[in-house]
Amino acid sequence: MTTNEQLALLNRGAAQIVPEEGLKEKLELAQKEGRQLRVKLGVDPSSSDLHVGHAVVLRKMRQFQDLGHKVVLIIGDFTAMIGDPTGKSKTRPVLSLEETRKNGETYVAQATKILDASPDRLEIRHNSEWLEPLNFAEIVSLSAKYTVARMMERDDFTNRFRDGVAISMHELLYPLAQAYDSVAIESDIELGGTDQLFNLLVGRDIQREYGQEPQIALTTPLLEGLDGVEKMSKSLGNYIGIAEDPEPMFKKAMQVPDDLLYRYTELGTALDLLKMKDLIVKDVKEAHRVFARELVRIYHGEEPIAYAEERYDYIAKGGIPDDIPEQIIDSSELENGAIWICKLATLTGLTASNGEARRLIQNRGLKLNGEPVTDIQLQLNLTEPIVLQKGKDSFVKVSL
RNA sequence: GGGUCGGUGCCCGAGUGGUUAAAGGGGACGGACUGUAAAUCCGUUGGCUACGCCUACGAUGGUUCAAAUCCAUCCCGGCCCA
Repeated sequence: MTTNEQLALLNRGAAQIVPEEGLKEKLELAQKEGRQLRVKLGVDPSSSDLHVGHAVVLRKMRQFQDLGHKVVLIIGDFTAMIGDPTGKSKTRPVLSLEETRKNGETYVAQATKILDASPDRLEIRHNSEWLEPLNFAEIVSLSAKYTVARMMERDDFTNRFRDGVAISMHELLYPLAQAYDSVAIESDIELGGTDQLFNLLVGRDIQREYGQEPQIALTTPLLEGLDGVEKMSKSLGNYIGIAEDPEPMFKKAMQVPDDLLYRYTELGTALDLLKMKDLIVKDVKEAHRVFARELVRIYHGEEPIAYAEERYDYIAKGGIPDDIPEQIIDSSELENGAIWICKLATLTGLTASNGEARRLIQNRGLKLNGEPVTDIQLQLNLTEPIVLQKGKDSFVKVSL
């Protein structure tokens, strides 16, 4: 593959490449010297489950691997204790080194569904390795290489400062720590979401300060979540996890807002985009199915697709799924051989309180064996297993 | 260290002695509609088998018949001064 072809590939789905020309130079240099480029991705192990949004950048990393380069995955176990201030309107809670370690392991396990895990192509490092041993003098010297004014160029800091929201000193250290990672592993290219551009660029400056050739920054777009508004994130609950089972994955894929279907296809799959564009215009529902099948294929393979789709259709028609979580109720919960419906709903975790269950019934949102419950006082004896349902897709099977 | 302003429910934000479980918005959860999409409309949104009781407006104490609202101390944050 010529460097121009490589460039075209890498450019697809990339948001920004800074500096534009630099990537080509790096690629040519690597080819000429016959060496691998070191492609860095910093991972924030503040949560562990990966979703389709993370997959965007990971897929891009995979492309570099397929071109023969080496991906250096940095588990930010140390930086997670600082907490990336990017896009935050307030200071983040601090995590312990232990928590971040554990999350990091899960991360790697999931990331290698996308990345090539062979040792020649993947290097995994933890940044506590070099950040923890730094002493105060070294931190001072690192901090001296960047100015407050430049740090404050960031929108999030500017906004917080202007709005009078607290900015702790350690947060200013975050970009520096991340930049120092680039120095430590001598990265040629660093990838990240578009929100990471600032951090990636600080890396360039700091590498230069340490006498290294600055890395190229390549950003990928942030994928919006299922709500179509916020970026995909676990804490907002608007995500499709890459480790999710085929059925929920298929279902969520079908729930991607129409407006975002093209974008999900572009960033999350390798499907033909022209065909997809066409299909969206002609038959959006079918387009959703094509996307959903492909997503399941990517993470689970061919085999479970048909079943996932079948189940989806069955439940869409109001069917009760057969793999719903089952709960055993202790007979000590019964009074005079029966239990109050609201109490039962709360006991199973379907509702948070009896009051919520009560309201749910008033709004006709609670079903018993597929039929709406109308009597708030309903008592059940549970001699037979029953299925409780909240709304359209929360089910629980209950028995004694 | 001094001065000053502020901390309200999931979030934002009204409220400055009783009529406040706390306006309004957002979000969330139900329902109607539909394609388990979007938009729209309706309902709900502290707990308790409940026209009542309990818990709640940074924390703790206090004033009062009565406090989110007043006072004291403390904690946290902003701004100004040093």
